[in-house]
Formats: sequence, C-alpha cells, structure tokens
Amino acid sequence: MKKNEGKRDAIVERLADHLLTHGLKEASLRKMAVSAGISDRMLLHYFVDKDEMIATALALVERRLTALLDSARTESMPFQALLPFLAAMLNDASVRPYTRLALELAAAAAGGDEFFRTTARHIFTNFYEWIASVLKVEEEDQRAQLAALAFAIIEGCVLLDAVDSGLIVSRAMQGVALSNLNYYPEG
Amino acid sequence: MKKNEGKRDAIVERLADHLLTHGLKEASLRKMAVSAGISDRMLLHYFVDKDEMIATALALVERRLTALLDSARTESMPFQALLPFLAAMLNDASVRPYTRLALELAAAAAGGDEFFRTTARHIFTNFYEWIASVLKVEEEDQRAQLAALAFAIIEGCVLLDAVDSGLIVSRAMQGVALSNLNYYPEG
DNA sequence: ATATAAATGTAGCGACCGCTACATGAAAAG
DNA sequence: CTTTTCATGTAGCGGTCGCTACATTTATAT
Repeated sequence: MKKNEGKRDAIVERLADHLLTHGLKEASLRKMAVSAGISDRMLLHYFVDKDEMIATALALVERRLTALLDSARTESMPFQALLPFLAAMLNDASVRPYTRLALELAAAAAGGDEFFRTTARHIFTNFYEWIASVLKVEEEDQRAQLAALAFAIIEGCVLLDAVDSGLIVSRAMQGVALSNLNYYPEG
Repeated sequence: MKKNEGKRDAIVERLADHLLTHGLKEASLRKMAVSAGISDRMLLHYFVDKDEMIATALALVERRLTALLDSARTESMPFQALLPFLAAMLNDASVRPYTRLALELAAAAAGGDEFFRTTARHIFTNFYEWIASVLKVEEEDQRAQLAALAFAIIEGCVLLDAVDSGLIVSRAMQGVALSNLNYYPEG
C-alpha cells in the first residue's frame, strides 16, 4: 500500500525547482506537471488542489533557502563590510532565484494575497535574522536596528536590480561608505 | 470624422484608475472595459492590442506620479529627516497605489518582461531624482550617493511593508538615526 | 440625398486554466 | 483466488483569456 510516500517528496523537489526557475506566473498545473515528469491528472492525485501544491512546494523553497543561508554563514562583519558582501551574495546565481521568487511573492502580497504574504514574510524574516547573526556590532543593543537597516538597503537594491538600475545600487553602496555605521578604522 | 480624440483620453484616465486600484493582475480586457464603461470590443477599437492599451495607461500613471511628486515637493531636508518623511509619504493613501503597482512591475521585470522593466525603471528614476532634489547635503558631491542610499532604504521598506513587517521597518528607521549621515546638530 | 467612413453590438474562436468523471491496470489484503 | 484499494490514463467540462469576423447603426463628406 502507498508506494506514494517517497514519490511525492521527489515530485515536490521538482515543483520547487520549477518555481525557482520559472516563477509563480508560469506555475500552471499543466506546466508544473511537465516539470515533475507526470501528468497534471497525477498532480491532483498527490495534492488536494493547486493551492496545497504551491504551498507544499513553497515550504520546501523556504527550507532550501534556510539551508543555503546556513551554508553561507561566515565570520561576522561590521556594517560597512557586510553590505557589499550582501550585495555580491544577491548577485550569486544560486541566490538570485530566491530573491526573484520572494519579489514575486511580495508583489502578490501587496495585492492582497494573504497566503503569499505569510510565505514572503517567512522568507524575509529568515534573511533578516541571518543578517543579524552575521553582523558585528560595537554595542549589542544596536544589533536589531543595524540589521534592519542593512536588510532594508539590500532589499531596496534587489528592487533596483530587477529594473536594471545598477548605477543607483552602486551609488547607494558609496552612500553607505559615507556613514559612520560600525566603521572599524583599525580593522 | 473622429469624435474619438477626446473620448480616448477619458478612457485612458479610467484605465489608469483601474491599474492603480486593482493592479496588473486584474487587468484583463473585459475587466478594464467594465471600468472604462465600454465593451471590450470597443477597447480594441481604441487600442491596437492589449499591450498598447496597457502601455498607454501606464504612461499616464507615470505622468500622474510625476505630478504627485511635484505637488509634494517641500523644503530640502537633511538625510536623517528625509527618511522618516519618505516613509510617511509611502504610507499615504494617495501614494500607496503607485508603490503597489511599481512593485508589481518590478516583479514582472525580474521575471524577464522587458517592457515592464523599462516602465518600472522610469518610475523609480523619477522618484530617485525627486529624492535627490529634496535632499539637503553638506557637500554637493555627496548628493547622488546619499539620495541613492535613501532611495534604496525606502524601497526596501516598501517591500517590508508589503509583507507586513512593520517592526523591521521601524527598526531600520532607528538604524538610520544611529548614522552620522547629514546630521545637522544645529538645525 | 447618397456614398463613405467611423462607431458600436453580437457572437464566437481557439488557447489555456483548474479541476473532475470514468475507466483500466496494478498491487495489496483477505 | 478473490476482493478491495491504489495508481494512472483519457477525455472533457465550464471558465477566462486575447482577439476577430460580421453586421448594424451613426456621423460625415460630397
């Protein structure tokens, strides 16, 4: 009975791949079925409906991102070093699919979709907490604020990147250098 | 001949309204036609196809935003005062539809849509230049960088707002206050 | 007044969408 | 071996989509 179990997991992996490479806009049952190597009919055998299917695949995407961030953990860095580091990270080919998908989720959230809003918030919160854990601060009670600032700047750069405004991004990085935020003159 | 002229303009106004209140996702010919008070058949009488229709409506949205920013121009402000001002501005009910639509455009751009990318870039560039014109700097050669930084932070806050992460937004604003960026102790 | 051109209505095509009814083959349970 | 449950295929329904063919009314030009 139920040779399902393992098979369903394999399908979910493929669905997550599809979402990361093609985005939500291309996530019809028929297209997802092709990526999963089965028929759309079978997709609805493994999932009660499309909503549950997407939710399951997005949950895996979240887990993958968490793992990716864990593997990217480095020595802590002061604010001014962390920002260029993050900017480079978001341009990495292995990370971009996640930022692209998160952007799509956020846009859907702005349009009122509650499920996507919750999912996007999970992803953003994960990333924020990762930043907070990697940020080197002079005074511990500044950690939350400086991490939030770094996060906002980087997410702003994601938006600018999406519309090909690289010039503004590099100017913003120069702007960061003008600040005194966690600047360690001695290293 | 051609009693069109004025009528088409009125239709474009209604289409822009529709885009701003319902977003691109709800912009089917039939729905737009209802908002315009005509039939979908007539929409394709006034526009060659849906793409041109959306392009025309978005061009008006751009012009409206420019006018909105012009009317919101104030005395110049230093960096630390400008950021809370911008954050409040983006929460204004008259501005939010534009940020919401720009977010949707940016997400489509990240997915590869070249037309939406161009449109979103126009909108973002307009806003960036407005910020640069309102920012009060100590040294003129810092204007571009600080305006870019302010813009990135604010756009990041737009994303966070979309997913209901108001806590992180307020922390980011506190982070700004920790910096020395254009801080005028004497006023 | 008549001919021409523009404005508008009605109806529907073909594509994709999420989803389901029905049948058949395979496997597990008794 | 039989019965029951699961796995999978085929086909299609009802919906929305962008778009168009065809006809009709209305306005303009001559």
